[in-house]
Amino acid sequence: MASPRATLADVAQTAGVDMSTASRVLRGDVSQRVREETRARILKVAEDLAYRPNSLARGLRTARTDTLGIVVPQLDNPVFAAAIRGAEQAAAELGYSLLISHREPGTTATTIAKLSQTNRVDGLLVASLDDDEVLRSDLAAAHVPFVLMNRILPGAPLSVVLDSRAAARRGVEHLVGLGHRRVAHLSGRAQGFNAAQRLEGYREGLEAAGIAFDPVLVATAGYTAEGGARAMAELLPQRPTAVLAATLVSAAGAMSVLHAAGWRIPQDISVAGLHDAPVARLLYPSLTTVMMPTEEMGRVAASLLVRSLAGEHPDPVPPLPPGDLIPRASTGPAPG
Amino acid sequence: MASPRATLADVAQTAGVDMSTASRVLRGDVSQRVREETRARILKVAEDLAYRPNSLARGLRTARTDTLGIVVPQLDNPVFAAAIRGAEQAAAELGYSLLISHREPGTTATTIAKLSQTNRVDGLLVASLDDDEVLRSDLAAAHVPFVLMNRILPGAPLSVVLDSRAAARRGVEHLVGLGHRRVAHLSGRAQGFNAAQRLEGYREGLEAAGIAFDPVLVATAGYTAEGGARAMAELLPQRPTAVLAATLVSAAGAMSVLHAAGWRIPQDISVAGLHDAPVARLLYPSLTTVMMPTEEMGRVAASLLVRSLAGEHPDPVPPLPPGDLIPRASTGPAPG
DNA sequence: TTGAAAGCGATACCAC
DNA sequence: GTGGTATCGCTTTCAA
Repeated sequence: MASPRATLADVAQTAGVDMSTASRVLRGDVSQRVREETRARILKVAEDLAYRPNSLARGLRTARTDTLGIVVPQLDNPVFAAAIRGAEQAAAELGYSLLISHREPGTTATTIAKLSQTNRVDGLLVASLDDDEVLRSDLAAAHVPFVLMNRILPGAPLSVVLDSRAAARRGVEHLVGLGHRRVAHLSGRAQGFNAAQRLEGYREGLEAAGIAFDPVLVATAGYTAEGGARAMAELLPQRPTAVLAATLVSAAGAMSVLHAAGWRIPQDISVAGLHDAPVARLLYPSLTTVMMPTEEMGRVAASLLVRSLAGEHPDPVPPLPPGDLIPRASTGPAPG
Repeated sequence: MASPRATLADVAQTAGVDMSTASRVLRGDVSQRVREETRARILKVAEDLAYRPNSLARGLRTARTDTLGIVVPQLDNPVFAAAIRGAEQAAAELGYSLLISHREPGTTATTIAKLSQTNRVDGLLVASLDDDEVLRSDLAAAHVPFVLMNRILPGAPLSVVLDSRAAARRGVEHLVGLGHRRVAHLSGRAQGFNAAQRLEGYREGLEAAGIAFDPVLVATAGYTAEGGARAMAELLPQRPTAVLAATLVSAAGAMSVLHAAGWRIPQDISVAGLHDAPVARLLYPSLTTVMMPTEEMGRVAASLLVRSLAGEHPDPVPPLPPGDLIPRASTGPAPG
């Protein structure tokens, strides 16, 4: 079945050299000189035998795997999918592979443990929606360096976050610029780091426009369509003319309620969401969004991790600023 | 930094036994008897030292990793995300871990090669949108057993597919049952296996209802919103009263064109799509879909792979039958 | 019931 | 420049 894979010993023997020489050549070791002719012969033989180093043996010997693990709570979430793409790209450029691990809620500790305690990865990129305490204890068991993505954790030195505050503010500015004064906000998880940031950005945006913050225009939607719908329904009596949702999904939930209630978008109410993803254009009407550098987040996190694996102690990176606001059909001038 | 991980030798020494004995106990080897007291002592020490076997060393010795690789073209695609969940679950139950790998178009061969040729995985689950020839040559380089998901490849014995034909037929039956006679179809890739199946199911559904198949009511949409929009625009002059899209995304694209053209859904035209995913409920109006057992596909593929790793030669599995049709707001009685 | 020892396939240090 | 060889941590005969 599986053709007997050629080993380094095979290559060495066929080329008539010692294993150590073959190893030097194939590894591209430049610190030691090898005669050109010998090198060529070894490379040729390796090629002929389709030699591939056994990464287990190499890892056992070198105590490194040149592999980073990335742990995300969900795969079919554009934010994490983008972060993975970015991380993969940066890792590849830095000579690392990326091992993706998808961690069902509850499998929490297990995944981190499996990856880090069994010598499969040199370090971890971690995205998590868990509470601080849970996450902290999970990470305590990680015996490799790690970088958090999309959140902070007091005490954890390395993390890469998006500037949600600035993004929310940008969204509000857009709405205010269209003449809206009664701007509602569908916020994220009550406790979440990003939710708090977005709420703050929302307030800032209002205040910069001289509009007083009014708590009755804020409702907690979480990160589901149902939550968005519930929160929007709750806010209808307040007669907002615009609403900024913390996510695309809660925006979609909100829009379904608005449709059902007979509110026209954007004639009666404008809707904007944070983060951009293909689904924004699938919604009806297509959703105005603020782009977030999620892929960049993955890239930065990966390079931070690689640097710390190299023994550096990188400075904390500031929150990544949001991208452009993409105006689509869901926002328009304030009515009246 | 990383606390010096305890090795088997440490455990053995601390427990005052030989490595081989410790190995037998910790591996749960039942073929050899170990005195109860000794076993307890070893387990206690291992616990105290937080011993974790080094999977590299073990894999090097046993020539197995108890890990399956899964290769998908995209992560933020509900179909593949679900397949991954299913595969992960089945793998776990069978004592295997799952390594997810996301393969950008172009990185094709590389990913399969990396995973399979470097002894990281015992076998591969492969989903691919590549052409037969490309995929075939990529797989030829895989030195491990593999199972294809969501497509067939002539010559590749093990693959798990969904019964797209039956699903399309079910969708058409729903529309016909609502009185529609001019039912259009937005098909997938011109060449694809699934696209052909769905087209066939569409024809079958029509013919079973005594409606003649009319090629002018079929347009190729591919798997993007733009494709769906283009195809729908093309079909508008044919005045269909219902349309079955091959995917959720093409359905969404179609709906945007219908909205723009002023066609009311479902009053003027009904829209249904194949596959079910949360996004179906985010669309406006919410989309009627036929559920597909994508998670089950992952489960079946994983267990098939494990069986073939065990030396079995599992029979080919028939296409997995579709789930229920979920009626939502996008379909209704035929107009007139 | 337990111990001793030979590798798995690579790397890296030290000779020559 | 090239070759020898100990070693990474574990599993697995074979003895005792």
